[in-house]
Amino acid sequence: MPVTIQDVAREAGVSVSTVSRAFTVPDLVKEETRQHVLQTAERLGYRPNRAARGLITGKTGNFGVIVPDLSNPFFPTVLKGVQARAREADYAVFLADCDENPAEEMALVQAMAKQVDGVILCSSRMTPSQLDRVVGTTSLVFINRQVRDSPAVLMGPAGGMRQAIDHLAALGHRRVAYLNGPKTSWSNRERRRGLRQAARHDMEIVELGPFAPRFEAGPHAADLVIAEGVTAIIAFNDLLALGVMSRLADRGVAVPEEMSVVGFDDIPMAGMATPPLTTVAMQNERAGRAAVDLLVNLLTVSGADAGDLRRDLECQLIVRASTTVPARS
Amino acid sequence: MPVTIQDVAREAGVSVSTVSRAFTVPDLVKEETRQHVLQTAERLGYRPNRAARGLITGKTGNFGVIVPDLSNPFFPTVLKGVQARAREADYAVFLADCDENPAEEMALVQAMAKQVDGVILCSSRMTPSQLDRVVGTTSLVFINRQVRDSPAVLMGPAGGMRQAIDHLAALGHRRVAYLNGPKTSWSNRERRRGLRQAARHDMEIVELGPFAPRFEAGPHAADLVIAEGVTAIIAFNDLLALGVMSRLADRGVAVPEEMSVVGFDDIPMAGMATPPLTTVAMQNERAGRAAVDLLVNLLTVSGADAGDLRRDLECQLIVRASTTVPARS
DNA sequence: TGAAACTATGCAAACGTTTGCAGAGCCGGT
DNA sequence: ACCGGCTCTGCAAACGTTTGCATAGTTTCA
Repeated sequence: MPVTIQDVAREAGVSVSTVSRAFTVPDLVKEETRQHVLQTAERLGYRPNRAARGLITGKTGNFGVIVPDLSNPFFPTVLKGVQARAREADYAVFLADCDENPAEEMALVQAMAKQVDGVILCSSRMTPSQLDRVVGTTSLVFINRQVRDSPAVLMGPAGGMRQAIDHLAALGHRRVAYLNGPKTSWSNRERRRGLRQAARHDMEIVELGPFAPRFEAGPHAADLVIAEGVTAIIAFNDLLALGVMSRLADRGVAVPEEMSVVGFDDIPMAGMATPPLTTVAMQNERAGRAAVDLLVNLLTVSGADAGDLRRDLECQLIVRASTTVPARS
Repeated sequence: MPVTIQDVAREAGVSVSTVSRAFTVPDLVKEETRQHVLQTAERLGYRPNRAARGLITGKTGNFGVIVPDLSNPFFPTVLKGVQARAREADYAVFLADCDENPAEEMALVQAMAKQVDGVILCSSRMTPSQLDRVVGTTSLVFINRQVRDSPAVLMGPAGGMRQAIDHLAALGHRRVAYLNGPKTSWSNRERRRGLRQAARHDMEIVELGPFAPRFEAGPHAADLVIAEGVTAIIAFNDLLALGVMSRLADRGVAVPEEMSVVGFDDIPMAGMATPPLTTVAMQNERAGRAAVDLLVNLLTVSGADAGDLRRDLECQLIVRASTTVPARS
């Protein structure tokens, strides 16, 4: 039923080699025959079998993406970038969601390894020892995780954190809470690092947490924050920030009048919240695309091209309505 | 470098056939040798090459999922279900996002066809004629779209719509607006159908739209609604509902006191909005799983098992804080 | 004791490609 | 007239599996 290269060859009156070459190395076959072959192929609806091709070339034309949790709105956006760029580069993408489970993530990489030319690990939750076991099984590119000299695209939050701090300082805040994310998270470590770098003598930072990076953790965080007597909050991510705002509303603390709130990620709902959330936007989609670029680069240039193994993407503070000058005490 | 079945055979001192059988038809090989083979395979880190296997069996062990837009939070949740169930059934999933573009969607199906055993089309945007061209190229399962007698899992909104109407009626609303989604959308047609079925003599329905199923379309819709003088709104989906609420807030119309709002989908941010949105919850994740079940069923049982080609999932009204009794006029 | 029936294994062909090698035809230079 | 080189094409081997057929060994039963 499926039409193979043989069918095309027979129909076109040439050998299979010629058909194959007409597709893969066009300049090796006479223009005239080539056109003929292409037309017959088109007419028969021929599509090369990538599996068979992969068998001999050793390349599959696929790669994998593993994300910790599809229901975290951060990931679909980077996935979208990965997906788009992959299609442009004529790759197909395998998707897997490891449910925030490092062991599962490792298993997935191993399962994928044979079917793909490389894997993009998005905010990988694996431990270093788990990573050691998978590095080398296939080409890996990381997003938002730095592991030795593996290629990675990083959305370093330091710049965004500085902008957030400066923004709050300019508004007049002098005592600000930072709500930590998961303590094993690379992102949280980087955000804290950014926080320390941005430290100012005229502002006191109160660290709270760690909290799960989810809406549900917000209320607990909010209660702790209120007790601290700060005038502004920087949350590890938007989900947490939104959870906090929800609880603040319940407790009658007006945002932004009595409490300014800043998030991280600029997930779609950040702009839809009431009040719309001031947040640090990551270039997720571009990160996805960049990861693909890194990967294809890694696969095509053979040698140790120590060049651009790493891509750093700036982030950007987006000021919306959840921040303003602190209330007079 | 990669370890093949040959390596295992040599190392274990048996033929490749035996190794192959030890994995695929365990009862054809003596338990003792089988254990031996399995251990050597494990020791060498052997993983069967699915492409090679697929070449001969005609099955790839993969399937594809195509969604219209990953940044619509509705889809990642069903994707999550697909993904999880697929892994349980030992399938790998290809993901593609067609950017709401029907032509692109068709091209994607065709491109995938050779690499997968079947494709799940989520809220397909294809025209009937486009569908005709792809039906038959590979096994298809639809989610939220009914096309002839193709297998499909449908989240029929009729029940949810009735619940929504009854809920609003019970609160005392007598004039309610329905905000249409895209008019080519199966979901919108079904929701309207549910609306008519749920019609009551004591309630007047005002239809508006169509609107894009996005937050950005909300403000426009909200302005129209206000002019209509209704006391409650049922929106095509949550995104639209949230956009409406945002605008209502801007225009000083209090939700729910002056205007009740009901959405559809129960996307994550519905529960996080202020006020939390009353909405009709779909069983997205279950829908994803069901689609996979349908597909594997379709692939394993050969004959025309006219049995369960269709799966209907009930939906459920979730009452939150965006609906209440109408203000006294 | 011998045939029949199993059981466990190996051999080799097949799946749909790509690609090294070789041959055929042609052109230009001597 | 011959040779070297170039251009185009075909043959056949390979990729890593699965599987029909054959074979050798073992058991069962009359």
